[in-house]
Amino acid sequence: MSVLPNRDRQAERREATRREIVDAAWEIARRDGLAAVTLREVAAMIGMRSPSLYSHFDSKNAIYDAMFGQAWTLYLADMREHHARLPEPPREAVLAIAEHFFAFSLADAARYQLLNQHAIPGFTPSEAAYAPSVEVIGLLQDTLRGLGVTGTADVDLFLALCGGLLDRQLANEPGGDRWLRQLPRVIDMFADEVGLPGPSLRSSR
Amino acid sequence: MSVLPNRDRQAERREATRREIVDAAWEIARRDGLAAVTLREVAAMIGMRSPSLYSHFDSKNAIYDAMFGQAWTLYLADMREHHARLPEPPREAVLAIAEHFFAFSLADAARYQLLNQHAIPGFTPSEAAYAPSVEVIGLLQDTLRGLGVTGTADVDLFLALCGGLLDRQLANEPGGDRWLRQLPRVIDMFADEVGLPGPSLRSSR
DNA sequence: GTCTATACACCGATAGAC
DNA sequence: GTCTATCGGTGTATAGAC
Repeated sequence: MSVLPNRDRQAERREATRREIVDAAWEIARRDGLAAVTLREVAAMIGMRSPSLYSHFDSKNAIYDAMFGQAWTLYLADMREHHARLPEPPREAVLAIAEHFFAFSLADAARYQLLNQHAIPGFTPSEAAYAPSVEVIGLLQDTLRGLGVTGTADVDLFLALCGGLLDRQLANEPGGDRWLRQLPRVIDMFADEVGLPGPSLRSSR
Repeated sequence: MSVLPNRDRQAERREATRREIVDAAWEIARRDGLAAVTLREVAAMIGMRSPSLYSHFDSKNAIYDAMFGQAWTLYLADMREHHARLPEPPREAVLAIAEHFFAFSLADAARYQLLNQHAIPGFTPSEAAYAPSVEVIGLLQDTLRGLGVTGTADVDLFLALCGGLLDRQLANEPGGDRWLRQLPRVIDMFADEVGLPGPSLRSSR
């Protein structure tokens, strides 16, 4: 017999079903693309009918919203862990941050589209789902400041440089490295621009 | 009485109808976004029923395809004209090329999404529609080479830098200049990287 | 609360009459 | 070439069984 009151058991079951739904949606998104997710297939995948999903989510966009928040929360956790073991030289550390972001992004193209591009026509993330992504930016800002990168414009620039390479790599040559391999060069340009000390990254790679 | 045979008059009328369709689609895309284009509204806008559109285009994606080709053809023409009057110093010339691309892109966000992002889930441009965009890249490559930028990787980098700023500007703050105003700085970084002579662009702006 | 059955409005696309 | 009618698909709403 459980020591938990019924309320908690029900809430637990409810949360488990919500995650089943979100997991099924991710599976379809990874297999056939983000736009291929349909409520009927999500429901069928977990042995339900599509209207039943409305007991757990207000709309299809609410499912995208949960996926958005979940993925940014995951990246936030990954990032915290990764920032604890950055290389010492600032220039190397900035490259490591960028490479970590690249690895996370390239691991799941559908996820990158949801998080970093506006790939779903009618979808705008809610305040709650947006929160962890704001936290990611804040943490990035703090870490970069600690490395000697001050100023919002510099952080904007860093993200624009990374995104510029990532977008083109994933759009034109997913799985390749034509844009990817320019990352050390770009980080070097950035480090020179903002005045980070240290030798060139490209020479050693 | 026309001197043209009937065949040509019919072809002319047919082409006019095709352009009416494409123009209507652009109007909807500019007003409500690229994804908001529906065959029923396009047809209604020119006094037709939606199935009639299939006499002129094989599918909805074929309309997007025509829009894609038309817009790249327009940019190619703009570009040719603009390249005839570039400033003398290579660094200034590269900035002028980027600024021209920015102006074209910012003038129509829906057009930018169609041309430079993969905003329509099931749509891939045909060989024919893709051709003018290939020509644009070729012309850009030739012009940059004439300015001292050699190597495919350098052209890739130039486009990634421009796209990185443009994507974020249009996605996060359309109409603003938070990312836009970093263009001279970025072009300076690029010019330094590829070894273009001349004084910094930022100091003069 | 959770799920099903049914239905609605809209979409892109097709068939066939004129 | 354009029409009407219709098809299979979608997201979504609601009534009601359990």
